[in-house]
Amino acid sequence: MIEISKILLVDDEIDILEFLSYNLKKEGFIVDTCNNGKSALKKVSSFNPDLVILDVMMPEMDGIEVCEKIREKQRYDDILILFLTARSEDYSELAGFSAGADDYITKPIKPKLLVSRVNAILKRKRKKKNDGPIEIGDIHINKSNHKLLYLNNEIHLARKEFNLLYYLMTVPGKVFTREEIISTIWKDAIVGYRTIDEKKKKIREKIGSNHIKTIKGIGYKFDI
Amino acid sequence: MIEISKILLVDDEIDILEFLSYNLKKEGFIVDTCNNGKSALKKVSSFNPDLVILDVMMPEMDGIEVCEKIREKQRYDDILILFLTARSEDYSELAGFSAGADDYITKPIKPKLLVSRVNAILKRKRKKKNDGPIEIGDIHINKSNHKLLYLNNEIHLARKEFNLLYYLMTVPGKVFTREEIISTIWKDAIVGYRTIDEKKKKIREKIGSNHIKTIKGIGYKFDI
DNA sequence: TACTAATGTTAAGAAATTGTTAAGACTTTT
DNA sequence: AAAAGTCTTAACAATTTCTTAACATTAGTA
Repeated sequence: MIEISKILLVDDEIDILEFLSYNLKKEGFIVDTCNNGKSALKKVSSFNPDLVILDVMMPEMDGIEVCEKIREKQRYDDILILFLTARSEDYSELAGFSAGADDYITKPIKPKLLVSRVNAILKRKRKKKNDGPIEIGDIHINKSNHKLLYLNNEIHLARKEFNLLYYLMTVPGKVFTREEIISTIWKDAIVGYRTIDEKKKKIREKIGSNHIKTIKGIGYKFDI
Repeated sequence: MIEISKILLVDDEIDILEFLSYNLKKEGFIVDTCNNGKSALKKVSSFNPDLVILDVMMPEMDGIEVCEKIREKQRYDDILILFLTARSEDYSELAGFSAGADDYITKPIKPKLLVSRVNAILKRKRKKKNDGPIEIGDIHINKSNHKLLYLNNEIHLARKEFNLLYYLMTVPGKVFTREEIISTIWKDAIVGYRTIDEKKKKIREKIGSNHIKTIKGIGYKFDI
């Protein structure tokens, strides 16, 4: 299966847009462009890019701000963001990373370098995504397309439910303590233990209550 | 016995070092810092930390490289390494894990989260030291999936029962005094000695009364 | 045998843990 | 902007587990 990545270019200078666009399209990427922050945010939701290349310096809303706004939305968590900055030493780099950037390229931009960086970053994404599909008994779960098949029916799980079930299924039979679960599924937030219980209940509603077992005083485990 | 963990912080930005150091010391950790990779390697051998917190982005020798160098030495195998990265999606995470990292935290760093992650990771380390499944005669006991097999049947034990049996089985034949048992299984509570007897009874009900033997006046032991 | 200290057994109540539900905040879609 | 979906938690219910007191039994021993 071939995957073609979509790239959204954002820069206020038309010349640069065209230059980059040309070079990336030549490599087989699907490219869309826009020249300011506001329309970038719209295009992120309509075009649904894999990678957004953002110029840091733009009038009105600068790249950092656009980046932050994208990162605010959980559903864009797996969009990659690459900054174009004037110089590696300057402030942009730091600010960019703390705003959630994945990489940055300094101007002046060399086409070859750009393409290789873009390829590299997209490759990493695919690699990371490939937490392989797991099939156990009636249950087929696939992280790369976020699909769960139960008795050959496709079942919808919300994000946290999905992650929880997937996590438990990575080591069937192993009892995961609540702490383990929290620190894996809720990495970036601090939530109470009971949140797990509620998610688990939702999952049980959908795939029956036999598969996720409670080990009282310890945690939960997945069993066939 | 109290264990105080030693943490080595490595970051090129003094501000961050101080910020993290302050927050970790407040939690009772022993903290040492340095601001580049080379001195980090020296401090690892002199300070002998339990955990090294490494910034990925550093001039000269970056965090990944430091990590790799630490992992090269076998004698540092049980040092934990935690990375500070700009973003969970970015390259650092992958490279970090393949270099032998144990965990990573994304910037910007929230003190509470940092502390809870550090505690979690150190706890895991301590726990890891002594687990492993035990098989003696008819009895297979496995802490990681909290399963007891007796004559190939799965038997349910409540938490204290399970812990008690597991504890006795760690050294078959050894007579454990009531005091030893209490101070191991009932670490965090004060209970009377007779509580042990009741638990032991429950276990005997489940796996027969031949395996746990009473040594009058002294304690209990596990025998085949 | 009778006594004594230690252990066995039981059951009740306390404590802890998990199940369940629903409300409200937040996110995403329409 | 409204609607639909998701996440988190508080509150209460249900269940399991824990602990102990009380009484029974046993092993050791005088």
